[in-house]
Order: sequence, then C-alpha cells, then structure tokens
Amino acid sequence: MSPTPSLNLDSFDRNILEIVQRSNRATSDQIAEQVGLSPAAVQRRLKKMREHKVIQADISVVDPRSAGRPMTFVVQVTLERERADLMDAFKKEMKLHPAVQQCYYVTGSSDFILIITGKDMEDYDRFTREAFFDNTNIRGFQTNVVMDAVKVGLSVPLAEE
Amino acid sequence: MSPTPSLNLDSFDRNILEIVQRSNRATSDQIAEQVGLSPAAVQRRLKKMREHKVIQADISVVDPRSAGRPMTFVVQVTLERERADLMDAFKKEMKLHPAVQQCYYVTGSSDFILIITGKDMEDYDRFTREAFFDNTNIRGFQTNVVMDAVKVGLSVPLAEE
DNA sequence: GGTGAAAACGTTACGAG
DNA sequence: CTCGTAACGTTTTCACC
Repeated sequence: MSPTPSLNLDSFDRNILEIVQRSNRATSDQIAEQVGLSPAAVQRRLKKMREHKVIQADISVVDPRSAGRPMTFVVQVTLERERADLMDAFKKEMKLHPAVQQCYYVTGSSDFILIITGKDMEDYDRFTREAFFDNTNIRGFQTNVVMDAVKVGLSVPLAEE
Repeated sequence: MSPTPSLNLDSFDRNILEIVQRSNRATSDQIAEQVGLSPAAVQRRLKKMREHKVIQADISVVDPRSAGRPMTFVVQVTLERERADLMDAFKKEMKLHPAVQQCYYVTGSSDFILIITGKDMEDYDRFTREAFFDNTNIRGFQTNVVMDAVKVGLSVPLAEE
C-alpha cells in the first residue's frame, strides 16, 4: 500500500529538488552551480530520483483562466454508507472526471473533499448532477466557491531533519 | 484584477498544452508528431505561451513521502471578522508558511480552506499553534486528515469551446 | 563524483505560403 | 503572421577516469 521508494536523499538531493520543484527547466549547469556539484552529477541524481519516483512527474502548470476554466470550487461530500466497493467506485469516478482536479478521502465531518474547476456556475451544476445526483450512496455535499486562490501548488518543503 | 493574458489558443495550442501538462519533458519531436506540426513550430508556440503566462510554471512534482512529509490535512478556517486588512495579513502568512501547500479564500460555511502537509500529527499541531492560536481573528478551524490522496494535480481540462 | 566527447535537443534565420 | 527546413549553439548523455 505504501511503496515509499526508500532512496536516501542527502542534502545535495534536497537542494536539487528545491530548485526543480520551482522550475524544472533549469539547466544542469545552473543547478550544479547552486548546489556545488558537476552538471553530470546533477543529472545522475535527477535520473535516479525520477526512476525511484521521488520525482513523480514533470509538468507544465497551465493557467486555468486561459484554459477557459476560471472558476474553482471546494466540495465536501458525505457518503450514505462507507462500503469499500462503493467507495472504490466513487474514487474511480473522480479520477476519471475531468472537472475534478483533486480528490481527497478524509476522516472527519465529511468523507471526500474535492477541488473542482469549471467554466461557470452552470458548468458546476452540471457536474454535481452527473457526479452526485445519480449516485444513491451520496448523503449530501456542501460547496464553497473559491474567490481567491491565495496559494496553489504541489511543492513540498524539504527542510529540516 | 484579472490580467488574463488574452492569447487566443487554437486547437494546436490546446493539444500541446494537453501533452505538456502531463509531461513537460516530452521533446519537440514527440509533441510535433502528435499534434501534426514541425518541432520548431511547437517550440515557438510553447515559448509564446510561457511568455504570456498561459503556462505559468514548469515544475517537478516531488513525492511528499520522500520529502519526509507523509501526512496531508484539509483545514477549514473561520474568521472572527472579515476585515480586509486582517484577511490580507492572513493570506500573506499562508503564502509564506512552508507547511501550507494550498490556500483558498472561499464563500460558504468557512472563510479559508487549506491543504497542509506535515511529518506527523505533532508537526500539524505545531502548525495550528503557530498559525491559529496566536491569531485573535480566528474564530475556529476544523481539520480533516487525508487518508487517501485519490487524485492530486494541477491539470486543467482544455476540451470544448 | 569529475571530465570530455558524442549525441540529442532547443533556438534562430531564412524563404515560402 | 505562421509554417517548415536547415544551420547553429546549447544541453544532456555516456564512457572513462
């Protein structure tokens, strides 16, 4: 369940990660200079970290507005029954649905928290019908409209320890 | 307020974005073949989209577990007063705090929704003290512990229109 | 881990549509 | 204004130390 790729990261690796998770278009030369290694060593480490899935992906971040999806919603979903098979079906549906940007299965007041993007309210309304109305296992959901995406990112701090 | 860089994207651009937001390490040759353009044309379009901030960033996604931050929390924060200056201060604090991966200012039952990463519960507890306890403007907060990050990403669908 | 040569890649100038 | 082709400079990759 937790195939954490145990690859021991030293402080060189962490410094490299700190840079590429801000910009993976930095050249090995630039990175090498900042971390105090040769360009080839930087590349070897990056290759290893990609192989071991320490670096999970290398992506371009697209402006949602340019993509014609200026609205973001945070949705809390509560299920009727927490049956494993029904939950798996729900997870699968969320993974496949293009409007779902993020989906977390959580403890607490609700069962799932979703981050949804859409063109407008009507678009969101359509999503809720498709995803929730047909699903008899959904007890209810609560929507928060995002007015300001104060901070958005996937970067993780790598400091201490 | 909304400096959407009006750069009209045609279907070539959208196809290119669709590829690079999954993997920006695809070479121009690979992209060119898939979209039906020459490698140079692909590069030119990518350059333009980066200049116009249609592509906001190019990043490596680091596995939080490898980074020593295996836990994720979704936090709903309610403010005491919605005063502009206090809110701006809170936003600024969230932007700066390394544990805060995402922060949304929302309408609805709560005022802010945060995605927090941490090493363990103790780590999270420390965060709440730092960020919330000292802040007299915070009425309360509710925590959801993430058991399964079903879907995580920043990709936006680019279909229709 | 470093070095250097070879291969792959991105960049740019040019002519054409 | 944008394409494709081709020459050019840069970056990555790989064998070797």
